[in-house]
Amino acid sequence: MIRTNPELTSYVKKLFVSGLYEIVEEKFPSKHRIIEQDRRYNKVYFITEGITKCYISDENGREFIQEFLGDGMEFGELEVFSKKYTICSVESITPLKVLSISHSGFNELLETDSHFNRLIMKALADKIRYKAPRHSYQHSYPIEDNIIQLKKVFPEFTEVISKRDIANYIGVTVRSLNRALKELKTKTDLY
Amino acid sequence: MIRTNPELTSYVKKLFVSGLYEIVEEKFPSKHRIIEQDRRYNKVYFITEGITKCYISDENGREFIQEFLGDGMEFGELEVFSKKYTICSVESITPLKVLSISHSGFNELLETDSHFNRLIMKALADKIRYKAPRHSYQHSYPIEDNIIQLKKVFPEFTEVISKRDIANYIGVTVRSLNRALKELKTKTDLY
DNA sequence: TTATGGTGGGGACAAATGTCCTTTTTAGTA
DNA sequence: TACTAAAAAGGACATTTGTCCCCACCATAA
Repeated sequence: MIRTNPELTSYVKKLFVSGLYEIVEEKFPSKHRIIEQDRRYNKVYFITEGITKCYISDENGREFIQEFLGDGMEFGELEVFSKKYTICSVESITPLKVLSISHSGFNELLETDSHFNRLIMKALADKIRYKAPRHSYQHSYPIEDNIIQLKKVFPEFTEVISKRDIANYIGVTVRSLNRALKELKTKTDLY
Repeated sequence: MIRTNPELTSYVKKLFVSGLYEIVEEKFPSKHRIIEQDRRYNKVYFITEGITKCYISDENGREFIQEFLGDGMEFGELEVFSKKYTICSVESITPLKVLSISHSGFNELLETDSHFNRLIMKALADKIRYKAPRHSYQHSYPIEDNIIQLKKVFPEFTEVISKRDIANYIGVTVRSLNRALKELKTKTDLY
């Protein structure tokens, strides 16, 4: 549920401490919107500590959470390749530490550092791999099954992430989420 | 709705005719399953003619269509980066022509041809960009709105693609799709 | 202390969608 | 031509989910 990329985080940290590139460390408090949908930015971020939510919001104010990003996950990179507006907002859920690098610095690394190039390529591929089954599962199964799935991969999710965010992640209303949670509890209480 | 990538198709064709790489042209009839979910393959494919559907199927036989792939779209590439099983099946909807290349050949190109590298990177980024709003839209809006959206980008979709595939693409049953289509017609007939 | 706003929880009803089944249409083939 | 299988369309009913409320709890600011 909260995605991570240990290999990437350790490599980018190494690049950072080498001092050879213009990589900057930044900190944000929780609930801070680091990038906002439909804008342009000139930086790519790598999370080194904390959790963010990456979400799309529509004209009616509804949010749909794409992913929860944890250690080693990057954001802002898609806009390097297709020079368009951002499609997601990214907001910190906990206090956050990131390493950031400009588009030009990012491009330079991609061209000169083949290991870095490979790691980014793999990170992109993993984002695709991960999204596909998740959305298909959410479409095909009732809310309850989705919660069971979540509990499997991340048992303490209710403590870290608000109900609203969980609902927006599964793609249902908070009401429906509560209903499903209650159902689940009465079912498990039987045993 | 049917994704394409003209830049990539023209570049891969150029590589093919140059004869410098082990790129092979293959043809398939319609309804042929070119790759199957949960298997291993050793090739990357680029579509040069025709349309395929890329879908996930679950244990109950339900299909969820991820994308319709047209000219220039690649598949089988994700497994180069994370050496795991395929997550999708890909099946031709029309007669199909592809150019295929082995994983090792693909890797070699990525390392030696920086233009190719960039095109693949962008193709991956675009797949992510494209998926995000689509799934969020489908979750948040009723079927009818989804159909209206489809008509906008691809007015003749009902002629090319079967009802079942369209339903599996939107993530609803055929019954619901028909209901929505009928509603839409009676509404537009009023004017 | 008293407001106040955010979050969690849930009742009652409405709307959307799924399930199951039947009929019609179409395309292909013996 | 007639037969068959698959696709398209839709009726009737069940289930799921959403919408619109209200209430309780808790932190915090006035």
